Amino acid sequence: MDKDISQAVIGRLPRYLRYLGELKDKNVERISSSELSVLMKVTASQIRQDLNNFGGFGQQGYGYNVDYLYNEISKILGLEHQYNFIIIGAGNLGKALGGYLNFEKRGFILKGMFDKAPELIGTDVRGVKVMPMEDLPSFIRNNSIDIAVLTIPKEGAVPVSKVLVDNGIRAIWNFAHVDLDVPEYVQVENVHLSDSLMKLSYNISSYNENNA
Amino acid sequence: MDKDISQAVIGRLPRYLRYLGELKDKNVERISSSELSVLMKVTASQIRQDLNNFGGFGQQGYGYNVDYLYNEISKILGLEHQYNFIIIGAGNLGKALGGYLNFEKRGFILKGMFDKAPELIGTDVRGVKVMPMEDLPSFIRNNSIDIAVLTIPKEGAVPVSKVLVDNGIRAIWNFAHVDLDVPEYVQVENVHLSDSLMKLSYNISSYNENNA
DNA sequence: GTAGAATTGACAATATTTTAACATAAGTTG
DNA sequence: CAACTTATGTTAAAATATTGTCAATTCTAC
Repeated sequence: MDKDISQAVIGRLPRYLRYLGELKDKNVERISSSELSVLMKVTASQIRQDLNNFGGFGQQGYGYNVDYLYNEISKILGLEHQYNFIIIGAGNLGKALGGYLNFEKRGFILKGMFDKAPELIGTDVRGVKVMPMEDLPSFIRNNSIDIAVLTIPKEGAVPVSKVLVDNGIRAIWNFAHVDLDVPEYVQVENVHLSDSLMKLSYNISSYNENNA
Repeated sequence: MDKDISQAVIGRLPRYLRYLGELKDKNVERISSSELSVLMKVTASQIRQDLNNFGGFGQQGYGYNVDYLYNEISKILGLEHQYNFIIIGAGNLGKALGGYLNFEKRGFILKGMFDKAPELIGTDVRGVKVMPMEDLPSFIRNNSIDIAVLTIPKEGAVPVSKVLVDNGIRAIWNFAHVDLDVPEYVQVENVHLSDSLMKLSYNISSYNENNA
């Protein structure tokens, strides 16, 4: 029944949510698409179009109720669910993500961390112990883990992703610099940091060339 | 003179570079757009179209020379330059980025780290010492810093970005969960990790709903 | 309660992006 | 070296995405 929403639209929803959250904090009760468009530096038309993919959240002559819209977007993004997640790779990046408290507020609960380095086993991040890789399969099966976060070097990522999928993982947040090859029913969100840095590099050089 | 290349195209270049690098490592000398399209799971047409934004790198009947194309894309991305960068925020995320050796291979040289927490001052990441925020302005001016990486909580990000820009920074890699407000001549690349996690959350719930 | 102002949701018009098609040039084979 | 194959670069077509417009509805003020 859901028509297919483009990833471009989905990609904008978290930003809407962020701005609406800020408005909530400032006790703003209502906002029109054109006011919001000024704040967010996008067109009012785009805001209305995006929101109307999911149904009419506003009211003519009034605009949008901030609280209501915030909650609706949260629901669309699936943030009313609770997700259990594990982190594979307990280096600085893994620890950073494990320590990020805002994820927990959104319903993402860190259940375990794994690493192959013996010296890391047993250390903990906010009370969550780092376990050896051998324990991974049984841990996933026994703790209803929804999401696996991959913060290991690219060499290990593909084999580890196979272990994850074989043991029932259906969503991977992939920070390894490689494309995973998983069945279509497994959702993968890639964060390729060096790609992002290269884009910045391009924009620096391109700006410099055009303004030399 | 450069016509304006869309950010969609730029965003794909690092991935091309990654696959070409792997082919180089395997001593593959030449590749056609259709072979590459199979590897990368995109259309051959898109590859040719993307590359032709920058000129003809291939040869009819032959395809593309892997080494040559790799170098050309590197140049386009500005990777033949060397960039000095600093990291503001020496928490786990800052340390993770500072410790990532591949950045150095690409010409991104970590020159300094900064934090406001007294207990972090003087600690070091790969020989680079963490300095107090007071030293930031003079350090930028005296060490030709090109890029500042912002890995601090959102509250501090906007004021710190003003200090950066006032002291000559022209590029910011922003991990703080807030939109910066900087002059147009300052390049900003945002990495909003929680946005990325929310996208994953959406795709999980959306898949579940459509396959219930 | 009525008139006027505000603002959505829907639709139409543009603009951009992606994919397909193909003429042309270069490589390859016997 | 001629015929055939390969594969680019380019142009055209199709698909998506974004922006603009406006009728219809609701709010607000008097």
